[in-house]
Amino acid sequence: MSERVVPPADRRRRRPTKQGVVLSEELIVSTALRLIEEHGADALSVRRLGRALGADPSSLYRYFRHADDLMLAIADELIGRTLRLWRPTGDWQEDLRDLGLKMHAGALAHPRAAVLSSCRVTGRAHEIQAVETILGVLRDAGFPDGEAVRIYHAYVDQALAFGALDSAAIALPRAAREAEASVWRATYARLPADTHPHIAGTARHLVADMGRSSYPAALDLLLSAAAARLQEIRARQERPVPDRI
Amino acid sequence: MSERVVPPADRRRRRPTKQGVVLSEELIVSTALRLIEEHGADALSVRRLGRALGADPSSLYRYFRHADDLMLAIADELIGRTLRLWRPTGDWQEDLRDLGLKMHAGALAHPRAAVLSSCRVTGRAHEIQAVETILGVLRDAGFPDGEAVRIYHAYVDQALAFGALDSAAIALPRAAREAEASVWRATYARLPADTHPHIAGTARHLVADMGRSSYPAALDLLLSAAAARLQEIRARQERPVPDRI
DNA sequence: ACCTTACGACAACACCGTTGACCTGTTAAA
DNA sequence: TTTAACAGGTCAACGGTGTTGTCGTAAGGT
Repeated sequence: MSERVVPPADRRRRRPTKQGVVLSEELIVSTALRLIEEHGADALSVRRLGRALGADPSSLYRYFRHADDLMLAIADELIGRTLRLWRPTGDWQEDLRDLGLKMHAGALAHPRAAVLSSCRVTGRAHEIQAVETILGVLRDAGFPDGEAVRIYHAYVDQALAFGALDSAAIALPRAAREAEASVWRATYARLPADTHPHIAGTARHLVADMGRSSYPAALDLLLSAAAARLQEIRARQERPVPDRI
Repeated sequence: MSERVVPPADRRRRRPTKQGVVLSEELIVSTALRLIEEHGADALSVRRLGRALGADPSSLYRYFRHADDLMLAIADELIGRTLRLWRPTGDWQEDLRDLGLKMHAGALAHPRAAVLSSCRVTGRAHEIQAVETILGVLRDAGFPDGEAVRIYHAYVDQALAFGALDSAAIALPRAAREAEASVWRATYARLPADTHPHIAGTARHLVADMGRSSYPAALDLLLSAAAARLQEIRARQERPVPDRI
């Protein structure tokens, strides 16, 4: 097969497709995103994408080695869009809070894409930039390297994981989503106190809370734990090894 | 087609399959679980399952309306198994840590089921039992109702979200998974210090840390933040009434 | 002994990702 | 200006997937 995908430098990209479209990596990615937004994540297939582009499905293999490559390109595009919106202030906790909420919001804005890109490491430009930025915020705040990486990892994965989780909930068929919401009212809130005392005792809070995303709460918990850890570290640096034989 | 799936009450389940197996909902679910465990997540397809059972694939549609239904049945079975493994000790933080890790491990053992079930509220017996149990742990620890629900929600969603995230990573085709691992070594660890100082400065930690799941770390952060919150609450309760043991 | 019907088997459908072969127009070099 | 190389399009085919309409048959209930 020699090599199907030609490195971008050697591209000449001349002949338009049979329906007159001139393909390019960018056009393919953006069309894929549009397709996902309009018809859901499972509407994205090589064949459908080809049809949407007015090209033969096999043409896409001139640009991506396989469908997975395409997914990574889509994921990276989303990271870039989110990062471009973010404006850091210098307060590490506030900045990470803001970025986390923006990533989460970005995922919710593209529910279908978020679900399939959440678990991938792309190693592409935008992702690298994001890693560098977040690590910088943590190290500048004073976290030692090992701790910074540990917290970075938990922070990013939590944002991705909740993004995917809440996206999946949003992407459910409308009927299913309403059914879920009513389960808390109709089933949980009506359990008798003698068999389920804790549910019955907190029913009011459950109905109010379970309809919303818990990401903001989880994010705050994570950041406050990190802040506590940072204070510990600073204290130890100032008063090195108090009493230890 | 009238209705393909017959309600369990009306089942007669007599004729064995051509290869002599007598099908049942339980047999199908357990065989599916075995198949996942033995040959990986992508080994589970209706056709393969049929082959493993010695039955025609279409026969399975007498028991489940579609493949999703089967996944949910598997997921429900998993909730039950996880709860049955858990042995609370009375130390709320340790108990929630243990349960969280067990839920996460359960999800990883059955990636496809975890992905599908993570965002759904079933309102079924096992789920209700889990809600009641976790809320009980938090209230007994001393969290007021509103706080208990807030933390319960973040805790459960975190377990589900990370379970789904890490499951999705595991469910990737083998080649893609290995590619991901090597990205940290081959791409990130080789970025020059002048353009990416923070990545270069922590490369050693990144390579070591990013290959693992960050759920244990994220769980610990959440629980320690909750513990800090609880101390605050207790302190506030004790101050208005100074002498109180 | 007879209906009824649960349920297994079969064949077919529409889709999927992917590949090898072929062809064609552009482009860089001679 | 001619020409050879080749990027990049199309086509056909392979083996996989979930799902359904149809039919036959054996096991119940009466």
